[in-house]
Amino acid sequence: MNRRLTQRGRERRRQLMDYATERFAENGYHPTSVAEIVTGLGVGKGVFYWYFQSKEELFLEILREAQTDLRRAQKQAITDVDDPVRRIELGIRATMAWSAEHRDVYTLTQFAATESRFAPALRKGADIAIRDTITHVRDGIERGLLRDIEPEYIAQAMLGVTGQLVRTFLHERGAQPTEVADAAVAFILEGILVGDRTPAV
Amino acid sequence: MNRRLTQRGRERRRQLMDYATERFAENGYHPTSVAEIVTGLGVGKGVFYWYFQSKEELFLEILREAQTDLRRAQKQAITDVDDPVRRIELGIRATMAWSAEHRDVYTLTQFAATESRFAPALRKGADIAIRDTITHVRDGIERGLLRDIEPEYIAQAMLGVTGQLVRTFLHERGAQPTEVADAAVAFILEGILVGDRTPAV
DNA sequence: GCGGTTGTTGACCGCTCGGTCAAGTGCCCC
DNA sequence: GGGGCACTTGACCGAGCGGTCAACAACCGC
Repeated sequence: MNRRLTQRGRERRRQLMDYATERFAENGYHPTSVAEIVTGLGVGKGVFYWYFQSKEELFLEILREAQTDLRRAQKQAITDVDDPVRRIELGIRATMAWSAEHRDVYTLTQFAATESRFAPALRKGADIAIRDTITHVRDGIERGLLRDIEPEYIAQAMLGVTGQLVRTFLHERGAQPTEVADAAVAFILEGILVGDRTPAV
Repeated sequence: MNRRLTQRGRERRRQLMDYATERFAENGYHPTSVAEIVTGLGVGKGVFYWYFQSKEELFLEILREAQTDLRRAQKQAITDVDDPVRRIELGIRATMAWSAEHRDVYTLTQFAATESRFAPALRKGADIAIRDTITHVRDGIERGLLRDIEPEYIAQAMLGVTGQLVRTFLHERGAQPTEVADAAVAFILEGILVGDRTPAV
């Protein structure tokens, strides 16, 4: 669907994506009908199909946009930082901040992961994020900053912690992103066992 | 739906739940029709509605059963163990083992979390699991075994790690539960930073 | 102010969905 | 062996779905 859009057209398209995101997140993808979206916006059904080939395509478009945007935020957060541990930390903080701002979209990615029709679209983005993280972890291990554990385990575990804390504390309870990020970083870096560390070097 | 069931009836009900679980996990809850379930089993549609009031009730029943079963497994794993750290570890291992055996059901709980109609049903079970874990964590802190961090952060973070590793390594790649559990436990207890610990006491 | 493109309308279509039910079958207990 | 309950059948229903389209409105560049 590559239509030439005027300013007005681009605005309408945005409006459709934003409202659909909200409805999908609130009510679920399948239970939300195209009719519900267009009547909620007070427009005819044809408008929807002027901008999107299908309901499914709209959903994929929302996913795509979300992934690019998050990745952009993460990249921006770690430019000019050399220390891999610090890069990991900043990546987590950026993710937290972004997730706090895009609650609905985040919910949709969770749903997408559970439906085989949408999962592949997510995978590509997630794989990239994981690969990035693995690079930092590997770097950290080589520099003797991180324990020598299979980097992918670490990367996935960090993703899991971040995601869970986002869901529970940011979205369900509306906690402060910085606060939650502090907790995530502390947990990830230090674990839960007591005992002072004797830093290497 | 509390019907008096004969042996035959109980078997049929099981069959319906098992097959539905498989289809829901494979194809998604909404895209799987009741017609698909009954024809897949080679029975008439009335059979379905003899055992379940609705498609939704069947789904909730699957969820309910899963939660009770997982909780049973967890409880059984930690009986007669006093050390809270060890209890946490065994709980994680039990979850891993259970999740490896119930791949499909696990997928469904993930979906249920994304739909507001089903989320409440999950919450009850999840809250109990969290509360249990918090108890162990608090115990561990009091005994000076664990760092003094807000217990709920810790509990949720552990849940996140476990869930993510289950999804990626157990379900997507078919890794060994014990191996994945080892990684999870190591990560959770020690974090990722290098440096020997000076154990308390 | 005209021509063409972009944007919009909403009745309509075919289809599938979840769910019902009157009729029948098999099985168990007395 | 028969009465009654557990179980099964599948045609059928109304509703709502995603998607189409002919007709029309608004806007823009010339």
